[in-house]
Amino acid sequence: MRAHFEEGWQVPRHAAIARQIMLSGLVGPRPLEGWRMAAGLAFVFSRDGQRCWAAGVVADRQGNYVRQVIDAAPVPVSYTAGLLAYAVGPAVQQVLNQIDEPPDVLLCLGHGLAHPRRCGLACHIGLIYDIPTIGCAQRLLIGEHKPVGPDPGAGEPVADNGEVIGAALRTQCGANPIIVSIGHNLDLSSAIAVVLSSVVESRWPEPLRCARQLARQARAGCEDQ
DNA sequence: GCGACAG
DNA sequence: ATCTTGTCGC
Repeated sequence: MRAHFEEGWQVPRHAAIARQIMLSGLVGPRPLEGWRMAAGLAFVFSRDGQRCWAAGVVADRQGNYVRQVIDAAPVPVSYTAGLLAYAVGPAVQQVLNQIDEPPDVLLCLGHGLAHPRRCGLACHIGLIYDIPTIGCAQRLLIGEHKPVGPDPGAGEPVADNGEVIGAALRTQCGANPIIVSIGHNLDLSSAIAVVLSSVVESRWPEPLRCARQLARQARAGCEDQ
């Protein structure tokens, strides 16, 4: 599967878009059987957007962290909506390459299938490493959904032109829903189950919240951003 | 005026 | 940390 990424992340916009369209056909939804280790992957940008800090954490089902990796890399292609993967790709890969034992499922910041070309960051990562991935985003990039009920666990499908591409999921009382979509190698109901079982007291699944915090700390430790 | 299109 | 309002840009 890595064959499709040999050109790396620094490719022209049209090439990245073409690659996303091709990759979207490779995304495999399927039930996730039992899982033990869940990981979170998050990142932050420098103020000028030219550098990216990424962090990955692996946790067992009880929430004990067994691995933490933080790294930084230049941004090869400045972020634009729809091409997040190409901005964070190098930093993210540096992090994931240091995690020897792949987790059973990876929660990624950003979208998976809920993407204009059905190929968000979580899909890229799932395909590269051939692991189940879930996209968790703060807000919609494409599609729409009905209002979500107030209780934690309530959700509504996110649809684009009648196609269900994800779910808006209430994870906490009083917090806006997060947008969950599959990345690769699992189905939407499995993804929702993993997210809900990983939420403790934040709007975000715990590994994701932890990873984002680490990435922000790493950025804060650098004098010039 | 109207929308802000993932981070 | 999140939400909401305001502001900026198109």
